[in-house]
Amino acid sequence: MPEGHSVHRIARQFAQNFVGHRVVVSSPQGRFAEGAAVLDGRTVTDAKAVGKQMFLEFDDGLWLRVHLGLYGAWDFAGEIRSDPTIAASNGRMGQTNQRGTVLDDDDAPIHDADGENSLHSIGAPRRARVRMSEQSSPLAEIDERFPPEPVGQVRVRLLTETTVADLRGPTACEVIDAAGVQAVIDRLGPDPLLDPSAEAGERFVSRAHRKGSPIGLLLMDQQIISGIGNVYRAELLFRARLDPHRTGKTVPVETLREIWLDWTRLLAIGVETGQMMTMDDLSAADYRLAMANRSDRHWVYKREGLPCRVCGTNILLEEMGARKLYWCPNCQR
DNA sequence: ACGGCATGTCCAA
DNA sequence: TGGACCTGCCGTG
Repeated sequence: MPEGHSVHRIARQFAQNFVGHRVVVSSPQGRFAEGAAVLDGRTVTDAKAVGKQMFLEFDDGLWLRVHLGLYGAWDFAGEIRSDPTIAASNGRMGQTNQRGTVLDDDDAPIHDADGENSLHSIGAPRRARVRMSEQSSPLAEIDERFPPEPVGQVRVRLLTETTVADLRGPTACEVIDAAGVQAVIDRLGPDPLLDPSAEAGERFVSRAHRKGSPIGLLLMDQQIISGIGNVYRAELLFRARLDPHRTGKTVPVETLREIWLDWTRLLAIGVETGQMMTMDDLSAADYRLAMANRSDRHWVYKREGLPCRVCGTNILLEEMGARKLYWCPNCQR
């Protein structure tokens, strides 16, 4: 369920732990057997994210393009050097976790990040996979062998001497050349982390301002602006106090510029913390509370029927773009 | 055990 | 515009 921030974090993990390393590439599940054979034994030379797309470059200008879709996830294990620019994170990135040890996304309680069971301590031995279903001896639960057996439907496994990354459930996973990468990027709207310039912002503003469709749809349109998903859409609209039904044309360009700047801010927070914190103007105490508790992190997302945090009006839920849209009919108009 | 649901996207009608 | 698809979690029984 990754929006742009997760994908940038994943790209940084690859930059930190895979770029410059030769990799053994396999497809334990088999559905990427051909691609794996093409990439096997090559060295990873670059890793980058644009919106929700990630690109890994290998020798000879070959690129692996991955889009996680709704369910995709990367699992990292082994020795993992944390990116110095982001909060420590190993384990699963993308999907939420089921083991209580994952640091990336919203369902992960923040205290796990420094908890005794966390997987992230840099370079230290860490607990490998735990099979919850098997009643094996406590010893068997601590499996220090490397690499660990693939668990579940692993589409791609990338293995260095010390680190392994498993990909499951992606909506896209393919080998393309540099021109193919460029073609994908050309179709995407600006990503403020890739290009935070005013020019990039103006590209979003002019594209959106030309459209007769609702701003609630435009923010989800990856050709207009990239990286925003259903959570950030709802929250950005609330933060701008903007009615989701207003068409692009009728939204003042100053408001569109503010949305661009706000997305720049929220994306940076998301990449740093690994969580979709959209209430950033909080006291230190409230902020800590919000980080620890998912339900305290958002203004409107998943709060239908609850009183608006600002005006007390009931938050509404409706379908827009075949997705659930949450908004406050009083604040946003 | 089972069904609904999810932070996404594409395609056929 | 509705369904298909990718996978796993969480509530309900």
